[in-house]
Amino acid sequence: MSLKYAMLGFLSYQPFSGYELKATFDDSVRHFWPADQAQIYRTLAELTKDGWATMEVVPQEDRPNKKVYYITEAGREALRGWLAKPLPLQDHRSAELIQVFFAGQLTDEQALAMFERFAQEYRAGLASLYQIPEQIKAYEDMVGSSREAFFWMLTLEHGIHSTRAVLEWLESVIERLKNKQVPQG
Amino acid sequence: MSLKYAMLGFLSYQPFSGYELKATFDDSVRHFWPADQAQIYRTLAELTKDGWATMEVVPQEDRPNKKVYYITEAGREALRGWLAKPLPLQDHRSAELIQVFFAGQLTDEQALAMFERFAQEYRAGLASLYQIPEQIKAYEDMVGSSREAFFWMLTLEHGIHSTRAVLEWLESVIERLKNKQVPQG
DNA sequence: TTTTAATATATGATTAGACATATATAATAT
DNA sequence: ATATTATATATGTCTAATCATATATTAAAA
Repeated sequence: MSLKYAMLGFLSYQPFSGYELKATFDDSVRHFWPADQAQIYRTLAELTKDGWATMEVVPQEDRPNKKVYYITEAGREALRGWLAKPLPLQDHRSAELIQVFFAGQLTDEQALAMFERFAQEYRAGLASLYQIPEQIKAYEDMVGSSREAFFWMLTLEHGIHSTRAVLEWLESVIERLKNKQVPQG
Repeated sequence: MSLKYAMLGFLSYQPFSGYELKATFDDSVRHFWPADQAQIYRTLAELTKDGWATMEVVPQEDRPNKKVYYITEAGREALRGWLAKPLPLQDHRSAELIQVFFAGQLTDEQALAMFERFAQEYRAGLASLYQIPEQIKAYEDMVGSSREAFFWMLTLEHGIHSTRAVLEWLESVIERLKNKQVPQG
């Protein structure tokens, strides 16, 4: 239930409607925690039921009314507790690596195409990470905490470092394929 | 449904029972695709229903009988098709990075403890990756293909490279925390 | 003027995966 | 003798997440 705590995290900065939360996820943590719109609304209902948030309907003239959610003191405690607590060991799944694992069944040409596709995707991913600092600056002004912004930047650093590492690996694989250094039998 | 294709991949090497497949997953692709025992048995049933595998009961004297699954020609085609086909863009979730993103709410001491925990886990993960080449050698003898083994090794390289990159990042974060280089407000 | 886009919330259905548990056989260890 | 471990398969239940779709309002664009 990390989504619950991620949502509490944002609500600890300021109140949000579901629609605003979705947009906020999309331009901050999307690269390591994409959030589904339907799930956000359902989880807001859960947070309210848990007593971790309260809801207020805000009438708007120029737009449809919205439901704004406020974190409660119990919510803040739950968040702090979760942040300080060790996570159960997570495991990551990668369908790409399954394709790599069995790529011996492809021709060298097909394998090369596969790795070049991956490299292209990772380069695009890296490029999109480079856009994030601007968004962080905007949120920093909003939240007014350079400490918070520091840790946001760390998640970006993580993304850049690990993406670069994967890209270097991909490029070395591509090299080996091009140089016919891959066993045929 | 990557699990289905991963299972087809192993079945393309040789027939397996569900129990044997589970063991094989555990010492080959576990680090990027952990497989649940129950799911393996259910997916074997699906593969059979799809016409991608057939089943034969093998009586054993010294052990309980087993159901051995054989890939069909249709299964091989499905596997080759999937391997050559671009995957829909995958997204990775990381609860750890959610904790990092909101770690500004912790004290420096708590944050330091968190990052040192992560570093410990990644070091342990790296150590376990170093054990894999032996297993790969064993399977290489079984499958008798240095080409297959080459691609298995690539997934290991990937794990080592990206884990090292994350570890370097973690160590730089730990440094900054120890040197009081993290903004307080 | 009609359509499209943005804002806003909600529900129904499905799936992949996780977790618990049940059952059974045979070998081994205490 | 008894308990544990390894081998072997199976089912029930739950949850997180996905996908499709529905509804409604207002502004902007065609």
